[in-house]
Amino acid sequence: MDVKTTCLGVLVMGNATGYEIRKAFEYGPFAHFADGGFGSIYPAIAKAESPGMVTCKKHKQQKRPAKKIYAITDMGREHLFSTLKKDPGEDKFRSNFLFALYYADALPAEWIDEIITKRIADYKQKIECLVNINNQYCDDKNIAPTLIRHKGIEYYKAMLGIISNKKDKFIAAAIDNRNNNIKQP
Amino acid sequence: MDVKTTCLGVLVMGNATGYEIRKAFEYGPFAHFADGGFGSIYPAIAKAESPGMVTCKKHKQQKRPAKKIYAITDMGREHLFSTLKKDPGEDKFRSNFLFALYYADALPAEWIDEIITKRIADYKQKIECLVNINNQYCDDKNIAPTLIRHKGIEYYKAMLGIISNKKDKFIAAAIDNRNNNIKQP
DNA sequence: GTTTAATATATCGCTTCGATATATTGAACT
DNA sequence: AGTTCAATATATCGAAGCGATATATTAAAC
Repeated sequence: MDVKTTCLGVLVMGNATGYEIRKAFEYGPFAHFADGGFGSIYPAIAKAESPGMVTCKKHKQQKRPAKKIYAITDMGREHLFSTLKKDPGEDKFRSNFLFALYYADALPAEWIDEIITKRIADYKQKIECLVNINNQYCDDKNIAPTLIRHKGIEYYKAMLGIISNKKDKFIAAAIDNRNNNIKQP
Repeated sequence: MDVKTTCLGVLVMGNATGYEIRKAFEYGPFAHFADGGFGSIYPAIAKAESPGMVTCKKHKQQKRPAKKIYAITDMGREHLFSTLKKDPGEDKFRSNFLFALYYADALPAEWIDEIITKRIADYKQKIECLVNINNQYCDDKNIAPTLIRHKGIEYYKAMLGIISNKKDKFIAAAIDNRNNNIKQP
């Protein structure tokens, strides 16, 4: 999905500045299926303004550049929903962590130990975080955010179980190779 | 991870042409954590050749451009493994399917039904595929591919359970909105 | 008093993606 | 026998996007 469309997806939920759109991609439900940095958001939202998909109100501030609050228009909504009516295609998953594990037998055992230990802590924290959201905000009406929350919890739990289970084997493979001095770079 | 490094990751497993590197990103274990199209592989591998990270042997063919078989060098291995010793960062997950579901109440109920039904069939097929690989090739020595396989199976099973469970609610939300004629684009 | 984090906007160059072009072989179908 | 289709194989180009960086202020934390 291009950044222009994901920005419209944020704006359909309410008016926002470029900075606030960015935050939506970094935290909250959007972070689980979309992204975009400043370097893509600002040009994308500017490109959406000229054909009238969004409007921009400048909100003056003292000693600071004017805050630009963007609002979606009917044309913007139309663009968003017609794009969503196209084939979504496959999901994409990218992981430098799994990429590194693939070569565990050529990397130092300490490093493998470190990244797996860190990852386990990360997943535990993320699960806790997603479980807590439930107790505070979620209700049955907002089905999509609930689905995304469930998906996150299930995914992190699965990964946690698998890497906890295989941790010792990966470290053993790395140590084993160090003793043999074959693939070591 | 940049394409040059992921290409080196494929070549460390054995010599390959650009076309074969592409196939590794599309099918097999690499597809679960890395990617790259022709448009990025060819320039990346060419850029890796000049400093000597890979060597290229031209294999002449009749009535066809010469096949270029790339092989990794010690320098290439060093580059790969030193890159893998850096912080892998967070995993990335992108999904136009979840993006569309987020606006289910503004999309036609038939469309929501269609994409969920398709996705359920897709996940079932992918699970079957990953389970079958086990029976044919996998052994306990190749820990990383096994981990990736397990991760895939667990992930698809989790998603399958969640979307099967929520399917009716999503369609109901879409139908509900059509009756109210509010958000309909 | 100083440092750090958060708010806020924006640009620039390098990388990467998607679409497209070209050409041949072999299998499958009619 | 002829045709179509999928796979093999290489490669380019423009559009899009990413990461790093720059600037500036406020408020909280130490």
